[in-house]
Amino acid sequence: MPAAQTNTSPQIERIHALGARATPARIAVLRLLESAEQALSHREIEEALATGFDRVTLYRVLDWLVETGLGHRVTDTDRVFRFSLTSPANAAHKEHAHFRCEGCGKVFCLADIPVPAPTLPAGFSGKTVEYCITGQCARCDDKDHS
Amino acid sequence: MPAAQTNTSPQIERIHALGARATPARIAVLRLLESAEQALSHREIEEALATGFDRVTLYRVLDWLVETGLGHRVTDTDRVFRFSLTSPANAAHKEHAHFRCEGCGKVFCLADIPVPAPTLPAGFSGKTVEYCITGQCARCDDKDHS
DNA sequence: AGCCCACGTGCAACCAAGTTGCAACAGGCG
DNA sequence: CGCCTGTTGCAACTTGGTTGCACGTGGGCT
Repeated sequence: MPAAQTNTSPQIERIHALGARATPARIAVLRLLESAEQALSHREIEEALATGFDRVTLYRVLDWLVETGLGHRVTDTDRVFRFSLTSPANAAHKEHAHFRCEGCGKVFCLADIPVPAPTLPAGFSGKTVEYCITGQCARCDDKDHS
Repeated sequence: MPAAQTNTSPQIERIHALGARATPARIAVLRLLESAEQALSHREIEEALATGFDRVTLYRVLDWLVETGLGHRVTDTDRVFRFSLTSPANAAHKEHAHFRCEGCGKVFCLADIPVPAPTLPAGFSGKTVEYCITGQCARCDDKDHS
């Protein structure tokens, strides 16, 4: 018979692989972000996980995600940080574009669109590139046409 | 002999052309941003204009700049808004890339680098594009090599 | 030149997102 | 099974930005 499988899940393994502790908060956030198709803000995560984790704990889990390279942080135009996981399949995190919808406020990761590499002035060395398009997403655009 | 020319300056004319009042705060901000070669944050503006304008007044002047189309607001990765003028020469504001230096924290407008137009998924309609590179600017890069 | 009033300003209080310090707690290795 | 160290929860704080309201003034009108 299958034993209680709480002590082994893909999330826990992933956390252990980093030599970190698999705590409820980390597992929950990881699980949530894996199933999210857009970058989530701290607020959104807090609401989705109505499990009573402390605000600060979530902030720290999210910081930890970014530190370990598991996650990725973008600053939204409305002054909030949004978090998403680096694609779980390929460890090498390829930079990708983001699309922010003015209608529903959601932020989509446009994995298909490669971020164009910039040619910088002499002396400047680039490290990371943010490429964010703002407009209407398919659903909201559709709604407007009705 | 030239009379006191306080009652007519390029800034004042520009403000009047919009049907707005030419107040000291607006003139000062406009003048400052015109001479700035990078996007400035509210804080930077406040410090540059040690003239004792109220925090709120500056926020409102900046909002007004954006509203009237005179200015342009970008959200920096450190959660602060930065403001720059839409190029005074050509009314049509051409989108341009930004470069944020991790060393000195300054944000440069890379007018030379055209923002690559993205190809969006079906149904998505883009409006504005933000393209921001983070790294080391020429000066800070130089300092590192010493 | 002076008047008037809508548009701007200053102040104070407020808000939301994020950070810090510290004591209590609990994964997971021995 | 117990300990040690990495996490958590709480509370207080910081920073950047916003709001409401009374007062002040730019500038068109006379």
